[in-house]
Amino acid sequence: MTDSTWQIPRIALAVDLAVLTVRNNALQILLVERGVDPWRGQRALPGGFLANDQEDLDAAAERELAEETGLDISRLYLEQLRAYGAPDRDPRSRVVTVCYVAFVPDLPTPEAGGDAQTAAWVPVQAALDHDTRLAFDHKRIVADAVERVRSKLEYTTLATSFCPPEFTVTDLRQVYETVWGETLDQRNFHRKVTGTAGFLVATGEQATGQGGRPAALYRPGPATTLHPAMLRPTTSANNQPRRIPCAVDA
Amino acid sequence: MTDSTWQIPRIALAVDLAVLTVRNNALQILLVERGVDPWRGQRALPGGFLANDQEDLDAAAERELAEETGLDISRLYLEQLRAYGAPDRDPRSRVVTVCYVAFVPDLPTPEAGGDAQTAAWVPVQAALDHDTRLAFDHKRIVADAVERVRSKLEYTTLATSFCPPEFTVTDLRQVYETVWGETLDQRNFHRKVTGTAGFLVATGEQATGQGGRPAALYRPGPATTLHPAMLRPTTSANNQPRRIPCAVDA
DNA sequence: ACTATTTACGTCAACCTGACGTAAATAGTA
DNA sequence: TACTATTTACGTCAGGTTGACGTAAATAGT
Repeated sequence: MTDSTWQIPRIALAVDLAVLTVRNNALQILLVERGVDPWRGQRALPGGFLANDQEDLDAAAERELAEETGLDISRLYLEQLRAYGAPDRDPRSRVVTVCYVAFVPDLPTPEAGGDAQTAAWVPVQAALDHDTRLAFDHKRIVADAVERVRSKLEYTTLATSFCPPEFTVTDLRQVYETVWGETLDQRNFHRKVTGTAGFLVATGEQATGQGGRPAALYRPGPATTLHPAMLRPTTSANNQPRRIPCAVDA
Repeated sequence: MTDSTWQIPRIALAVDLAVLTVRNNALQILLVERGVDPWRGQRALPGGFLANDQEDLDAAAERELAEETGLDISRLYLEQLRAYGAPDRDPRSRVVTVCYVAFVPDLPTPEAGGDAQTAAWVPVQAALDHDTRLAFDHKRIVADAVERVRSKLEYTTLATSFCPPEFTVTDLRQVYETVWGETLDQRNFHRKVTGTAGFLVATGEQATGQGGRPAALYRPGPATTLHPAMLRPTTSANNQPRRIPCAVDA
């Protein structure tokens, strides 16, 4: 296969971000409006090419996050989602993108980025709507990111990443309900999260109530994984009867 | 940040494979011996650069798998693991690699690849041993792949990917025991897998016994996910008390 | 036949979950 | 002050799942 004239192909590498938050009772994702072709004027995930050929991927993700969103880097969770490399995903030239997912609390309107385009929170339901168009293959990436966060809430404590530093059990439950799009029984949820060692640490303080019994305030505990997991109620999305002999995930 | 002279950096993109199987009562991974510098003579994951600047990532993974291992492409599971892009992971130049994990049954010795180096199955325990040296950051990739397969067995039916087309409950249990490195109670395992709808489909045939009651033969069923999951017994690896404020997974 | 071995199925207590009842503690209002 | 609506915290109970372990069924070897 390698004849003497073959050279290693060099391609453009981008880093894109799926920044998720819970705002106004909805799971929202940060999208920017593209100022240049292709897809000028269309919404896209924040991101960009490596700054130079020595930049680390994780560092590039953090840089883009700071540049394009101006979000506080300290109060967030960031992990790699996966790489997307279909040959025709960018009409200009071959671009492979390494995507990251970030979970951020509902901060006081980060909105406009320090870079170029205007950033805006968009409910994922709207972003994934059949009529909505996103640049490149970003719609599929959004779908993957949403599925990632939904399953992460099942077996990790990362729901606290969407909460303020101190929060009530009801705050946490609303994060779960919003991300999953399901209503949960308050009593069973309370029993589960307060009964899981290391999930929550009571501050001793109480939330200033809006009427009703005051709620205890908690901070995130040391646990990162849930045992046993907290499973979504109607797991209709799972148990898919599809079978993939040779998978190369679709 | 983007001055007028800035150009999109173009980097070399590799695709590496973590091909896992269960052989001789051990989880083994396919490694090749490098014939060229850097790391000449050291063991490494099979893989290589994109064939051209238009090759799809998944297609490249399948091509490398066929080229370097000669494995039957049909009876396997292949999914992307993640991208690795530390700036110094290749001393020659910047190389970002997109890694894939493959689960293959214990085939009759695929061994030598059609390409260059000699391929060999290596128990992951040996590959991850402190004294073992692997090329590049491949040791870390192997560790990630092993953790991926271990957790995949918990909530999917992919253990059947390691089995021959028809297998017994004991075959399947030995896959779990080997991958997890734990012994499981035969009776509880039998109850669990036969009681999970869609996991196994009885062929009606019986295994030709080596003494002892003959075992029923099964084929993989239509289910892909397990509900509820089959959790590892000693979940010591989980519940790690480590806490990552800003994670960018380590 | 008899034994060792392996598979298949059963029992039981402990635990977890889902469904739902209820008391405790507040804000608002008469 | 008393009453009500609201919200949080805690309890009950049946059903399902798991872990530990007992036992019968079906084979190969002696």
